Amino acid sequence: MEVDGQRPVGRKRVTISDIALLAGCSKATVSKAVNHQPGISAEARARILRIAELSGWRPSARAVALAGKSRTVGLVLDRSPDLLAADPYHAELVSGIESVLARHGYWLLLRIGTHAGAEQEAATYRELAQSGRVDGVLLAETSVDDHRFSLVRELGLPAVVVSRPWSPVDLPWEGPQHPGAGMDEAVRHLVERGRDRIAYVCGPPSRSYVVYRTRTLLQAVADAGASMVGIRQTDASAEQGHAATRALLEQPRPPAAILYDNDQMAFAGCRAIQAAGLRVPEDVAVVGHDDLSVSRWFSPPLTTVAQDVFGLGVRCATRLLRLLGETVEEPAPFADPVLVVRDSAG
Amino acid sequence: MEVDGQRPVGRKRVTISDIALLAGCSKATVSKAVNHQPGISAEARARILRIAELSGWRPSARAVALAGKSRTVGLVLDRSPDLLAADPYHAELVSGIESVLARHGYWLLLRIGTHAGAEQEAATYRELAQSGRVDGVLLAETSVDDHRFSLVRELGLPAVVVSRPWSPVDLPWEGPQHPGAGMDEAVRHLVERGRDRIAYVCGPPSRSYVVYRTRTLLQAVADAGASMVGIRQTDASAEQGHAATRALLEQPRPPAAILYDNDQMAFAGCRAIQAAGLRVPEDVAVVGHDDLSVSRWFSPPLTTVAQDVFGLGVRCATRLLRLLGETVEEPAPFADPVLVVRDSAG
DNA sequence: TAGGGTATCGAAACCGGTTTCGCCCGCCGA
DNA sequence: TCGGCGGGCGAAACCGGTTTCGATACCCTA
Repeated sequence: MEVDGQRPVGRKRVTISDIALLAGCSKATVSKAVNHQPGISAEARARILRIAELSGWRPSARAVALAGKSRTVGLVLDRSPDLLAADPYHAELVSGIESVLARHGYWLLLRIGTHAGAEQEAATYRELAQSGRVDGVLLAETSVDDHRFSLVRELGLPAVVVSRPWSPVDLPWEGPQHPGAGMDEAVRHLVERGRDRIAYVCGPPSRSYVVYRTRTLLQAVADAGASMVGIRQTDASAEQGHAATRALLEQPRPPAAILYDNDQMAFAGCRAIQAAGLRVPEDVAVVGHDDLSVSRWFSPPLTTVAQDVFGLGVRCATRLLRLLGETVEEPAPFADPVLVVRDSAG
Repeated sequence: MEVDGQRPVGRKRVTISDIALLAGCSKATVSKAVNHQPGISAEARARILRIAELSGWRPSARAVALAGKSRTVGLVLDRSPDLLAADPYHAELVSGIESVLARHGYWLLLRIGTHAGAEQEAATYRELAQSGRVDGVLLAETSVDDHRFSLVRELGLPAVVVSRPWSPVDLPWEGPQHPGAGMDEAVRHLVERGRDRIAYVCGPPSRSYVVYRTRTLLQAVADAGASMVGIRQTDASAEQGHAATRALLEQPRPPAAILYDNDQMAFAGCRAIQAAGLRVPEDVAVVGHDDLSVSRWFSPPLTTVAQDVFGLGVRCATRLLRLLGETVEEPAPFADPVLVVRDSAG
């Protein structure tokens, strides 16, 4: 059956009307057929689907969006490009999200924030919602009392929070029950090896995860009978991790072990320790966080807290699609962060 | 002026008709006003814009898309999630692209490929084009004789190739004139330090960049009077970089210097070298590629070839927007890849 | 004063689907 | 035989913009 033929230059695109014409029925019937809706006979459905297939017709996502849902979800990452590049967290998260979206015919609309402040960020979400570009959004990297929580409610924008927010919020979230898990395990690991003076180089204190980890860490140190000799706040960059480490080493009571909020700060910390004439792990033990793929190749191979970020993305996307009315199979159960023991912590 | 008020639950969204009603004009006039088109008096324009502003109206992206352009561009990355996470290349590329798109009211539709073969990838592009989700696409990570080149032409999909394709193709591209640049510089650096037995651990030989670099490398080695003692092909993963390095060291004529196609393979290679009882750089010099942000913190700090990937994204996005009829300011001039000298190569 | 040109504006068609609602017809039971 | 019921289908409204094209009004010149 030659339906379309050579598609000469300037040929207009095939529309639902063409299919209706070919099938000898109405647009409404074609619509019902391709959307698997009731109110149409099995024979008609089969015939229409075959014709649609043969003619290579695909519904215009634009028209579908105007009449109904856009099948698009948004993700706004408001980090500076170099932090984004340094930290594979978001790449993995996006991969996990995408693996679910792709399976259900959804698409991801991504915005790398200009990092121009909360006003600008809010404007981005407004634009996303009010222009109807997306059906819902994922809120990543939340901070304590995140202004986006009230914003998405005001906008009526379906949203799922990535990782547990610090204070209870009227939005669904996905992530480990205990976002600080792995920190206590790390502390026990260190104390068992005689490291009783512990320091922590953390990320921005406004971040929910920093608060969770700090709380878990302090509790674990107290439980183990060790003592905290320093907590340094950074912007999560390697540079500030390096500086924080130097400061810790110059203290009157320097740490015997340092935990970092991500692996790249741990790398930089190791350099600072070595530059001070000390050895890792003999003089100072080092524990990272995230388990970058390069961490096992570092010298010494990095002991670090690993979490399943890909799986986190999968769960968040699943939750959002369900919120949007899709039926999505239950994803694999979720693992709490866990300590990966290598050489850098003895 | 109270236009919208408290926006009670269930309030329908503000549309162009509401604005027309408020302004006492027609939808057509409102449209002309907000799109800065001629055929409307300055007073009317100002009044309409003020009313639109006050009522918080934003044109529906869905309706705009149906009637015209979607102001969305697509990027399909067909890599496995762990490679994506390990390699910050794409995060930086996307950041660069986004920085341009955001400034011009465009959005990025991202698909992380399922890595399910060329058929599947082609289907993704077809869907993107035929459903009208995007106005154009960026083609990253091209291979020699990439099947997407003919595909986008067949689909009539505006496209820009990221980095120079290997063979001339009837599509615009952006990137350094000499994609292999930096490799010759690295070779000279090594030979000047007496390393005359050189090996190369490269990525998949189908990739354009691998072909460019290989050619440049071979030429540079010949010019410098050194000799190639091995070229090992990998999938660009650290694991295969590690294995390739071991194989090189076990050769009858082991290399005095190894160049890697990315930094994570260089890291893994260093571990393999040390595991063989050799030192970096005393026994074997190592040169990476890409200059990951962690590379300067590695032990020893990695000598590597750096390129401006963010700038590459900027240029490609600019080129695409221009192709789509936007007027975009000329981006900063483009730098060829350059060698960053640290400690790992003597 | 008549005629021609120009600037401003609006009615209506259009983009390509979805959805509502009513019609028609065949089948069934009374 | 007749009335009721329900499945299958289509006409038309609708989503919210853009664009075309004709109407009107105004100004200037001959």
